[in-house]
Amino acid sequence: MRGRSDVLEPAILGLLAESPMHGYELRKRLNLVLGSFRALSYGSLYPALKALAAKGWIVGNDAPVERPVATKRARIVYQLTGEGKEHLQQVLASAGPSAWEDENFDVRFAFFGQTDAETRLRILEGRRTRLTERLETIRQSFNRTRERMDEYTLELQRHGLEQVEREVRWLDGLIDNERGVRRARTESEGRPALATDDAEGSTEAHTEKERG
Amino acid sequence: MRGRSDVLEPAILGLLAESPMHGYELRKRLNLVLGSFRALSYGSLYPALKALAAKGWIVGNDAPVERPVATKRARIVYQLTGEGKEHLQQVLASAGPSAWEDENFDVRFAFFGQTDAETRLRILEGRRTRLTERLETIRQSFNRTRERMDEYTLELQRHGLEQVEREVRWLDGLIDNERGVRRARTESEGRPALATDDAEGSTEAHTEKERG
DNA sequence: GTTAGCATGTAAGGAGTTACATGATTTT
DNA sequence: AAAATCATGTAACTCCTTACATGCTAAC
Repeated sequence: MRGRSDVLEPAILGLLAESPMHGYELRKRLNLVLGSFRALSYGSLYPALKALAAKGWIVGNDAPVERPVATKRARIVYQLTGEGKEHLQQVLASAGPSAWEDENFDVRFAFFGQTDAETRLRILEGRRTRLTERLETIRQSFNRTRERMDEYTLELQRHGLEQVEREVRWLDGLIDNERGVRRARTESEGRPALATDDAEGSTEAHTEKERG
Repeated sequence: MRGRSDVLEPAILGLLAESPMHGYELRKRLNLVLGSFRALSYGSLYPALKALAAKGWIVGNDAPVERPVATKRARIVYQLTGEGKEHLQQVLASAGPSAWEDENFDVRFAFFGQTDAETRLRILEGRRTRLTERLETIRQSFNRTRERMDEYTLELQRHGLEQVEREVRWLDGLIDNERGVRRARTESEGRPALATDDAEGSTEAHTEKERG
């Protein structure tokens, strides 16, 4: 049991729920949704699509799909089936540990738009707990071994610690936001969501540099 | 060709170069040196140790090693052979792309104490180039697709971008430091290294010095 | 006397990659 | 006409994990 992460399956289903696509296009979108911008290989993608089709969650080419210019090559456009949609909703509604593990969290977060508010909050809180536990572990081993470590190992540790701390603060902002939205909804039917301020942390950070 | 990362082998050799150890102890240390604090399983470690022994780079139990209390169980203490040391030095002296890829960089950095200054600088610069390339890719796809993306996917992207930007700034600090040390050495026989400015970090201290 | 931690290992399998293979279409 | 990009796929392999298996020692 515990088939483990299988981060590809929900990622594909989630993207196809937004709109039908063929494999090549899917791949580019997947890189944005999967963790840390890794380039997924076709050797993983196409077999995964076949497996999903075999399970009856997606079908290829059933819908013609308007072709703006001359149809290039074969191009199998996939879309969700009824069962596929049902399965995806079930996956997106689950808020167990697997949802906030490293490998899965990014994908789950990317599809928060298709996830209900309660589940979103539980996943964010689960993730936060997970990271603070890790923080404790790191801090302990840090304090236990700092004397014996050389400067570079120490710096690596310090930097890792800082990254996790920052991640926790990011989650805090998101959690505040989710709670704010829920409260606003309950109280007075209000407000879209997210990134009203810029969730602290970044200040003048992102963008800028070049750009005119 | 291209056997790929094999991040475990250099990590084990690097740690054993610092001091002989048995597997169980090695595992705990490995978690600090390998990327992102993942817990390495014994199912990977022990076969890896056997493979290294088969290659003649390490040997088990040749040195008695003082036992403070009653010797628990078997406990095979491994240490580097002459060939192992030679091989490790060769690995640590290489500054090719594999040294600054995601999977390998942390390990290489952790053993910078056993790496010469020139190689350190080349690896840091290679890593920096790699990350700024990635930054470009992310920014482009970000700008191309931001209209069509929902708020959560957008936030995930923004957060990822920010993380990479921060990583680049961290590298800038390290590179400055390396250059500073080299200049100091050449000029006047000097100075330990690293973390002259902020260093400690932990709770929200750190950051924003705005260098030129 | 049983639970927790130390210590070492093996077998099976999962999730992905690389390298190979093919071919159409657009751009230079 | 060549090169780049679009588009799909397969086979072999790699690295690592999980689950299983063993047994010793310390503490409760």
